[in-house]
Amino acid sequence: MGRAPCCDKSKVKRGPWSPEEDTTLKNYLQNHGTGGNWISLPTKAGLNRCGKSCRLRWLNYLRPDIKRGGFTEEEDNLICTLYGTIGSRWSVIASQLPGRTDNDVKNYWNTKLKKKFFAANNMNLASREFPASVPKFESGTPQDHGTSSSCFDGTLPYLMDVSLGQSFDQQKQISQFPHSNFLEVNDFGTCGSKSFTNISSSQEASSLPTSSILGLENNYTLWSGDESGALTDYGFEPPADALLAGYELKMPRQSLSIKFTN
DNA sequence: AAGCGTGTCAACCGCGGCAGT
DNA sequence: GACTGCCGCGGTTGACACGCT
Repeated sequence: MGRAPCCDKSKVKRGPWSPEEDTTLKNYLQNHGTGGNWISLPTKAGLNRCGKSCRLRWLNYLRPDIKRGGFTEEEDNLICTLYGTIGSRWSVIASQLPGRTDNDVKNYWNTKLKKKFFAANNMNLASREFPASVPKFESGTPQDHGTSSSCFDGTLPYLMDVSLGQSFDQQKQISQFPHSNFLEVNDFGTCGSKSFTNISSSQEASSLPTSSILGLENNYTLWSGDESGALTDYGFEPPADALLAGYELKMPRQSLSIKFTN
């Protein structure tokens, strides 16, 4: 059975928002908030719009803290770095750019930055071959290299979701990687609406869900297992015991934390 | 001036995830 | 566990602006 539409599209206005609609929505949200329900909001606010459309308009355009246009060189670099690391997870990337929306970042990437990024690095867009000038981390600690890259300022407090299913043998006990530092338990709190479950180093990996969150402490970066082909360009090397176990994730050795979502 | 191509960006669409029942 | 409804996300579209011929 297909999903029912969120509203009757024949009865709601579509297309560009008028200044009056903007004012109505803005005033309503500033006075009442969303009330936890975008679908019913347009009716309450007196707008003949779909709830989704209202949400999008507010989040991408009307919110008071939004920065428009004029991406800085630092922002460019951060977007490139994050895109190279986590791919097109625009909401995650945008969360690292105060005042920027995922839509904004996505548009900026698709229209300008993509060409700039790939052209500057002589990359083939169709391939997953990474350029030589993306951040490199030599051997050593994150602290040693956090500010060493021109394209990475060393402060990336983000988490990323990685699909461990293919490269991580979930039947193995975590304690089978005794020499690796990445099996520490640390509290990341929450990321967006997702909650995380701390694990202990003795917890059996097989008991954990497939969807996982890996994070690096010390504001460092990390990499998803399914992008391992590009990892060597970052100078990442896997812990030897993880390699032996067939675990493809390569990363700097220090204070990497692992968390799993439900 | 007109036509065309390209760039920009707001908005839409459909899906996955999640919570509630 | 199945179903339903909503949210949030990434991909895509389309209107408009602008520059070039």
